[in-house]
Amino acid sequence: MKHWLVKSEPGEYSIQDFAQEKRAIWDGVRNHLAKRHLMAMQRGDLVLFYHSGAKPPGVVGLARVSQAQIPDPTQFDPNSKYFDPKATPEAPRWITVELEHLETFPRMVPIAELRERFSPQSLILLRRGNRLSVMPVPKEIFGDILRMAGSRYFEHGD
DNA sequence: GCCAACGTTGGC
DNA sequence: GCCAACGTTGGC
Repeated sequence: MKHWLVKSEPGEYSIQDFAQEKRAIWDGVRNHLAKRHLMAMQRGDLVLFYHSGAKPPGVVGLARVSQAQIPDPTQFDPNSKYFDPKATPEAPRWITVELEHLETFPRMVPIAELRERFSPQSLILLRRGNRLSVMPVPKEIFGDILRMAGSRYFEHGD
């Protein structure tokens, strides 16, 4: 099982929105490296939910991949800002996943705390100028963040 | 408001 | 195909 982090601006789609909907197709990602990460996700993988552009920005919740390898439906929708005229249902260009909400953390972990504890080398999120919206997180760091967030999914002995 | 980083666009 | 200009992301 792999571990991941996805970013969302709370004004666009917040952890509260996600908690209400329970499941969300992670659509609208149009960056090729992020797409590679989405394509590598497998059902059951755990995903940190990060609020970007928030005050302060930070990790706010936990999700699980409920369906892998889904064609992003917005690529076929002419009314969507993510419409891709080159994409067809037979040959989709953008693949994503469905995420299931597991938890809104008892305490959010602000990026400043992540910077205190982890290095930019080990956590892509912290790298200068980082704009990637979907990224892998090392298993040990993932566990540390769950503990810092007071997550009920934190497993002692991880 | 500033700056870093990166993607896209368009002139040549 | 090159590269400057511009737009966007996102932290501070």
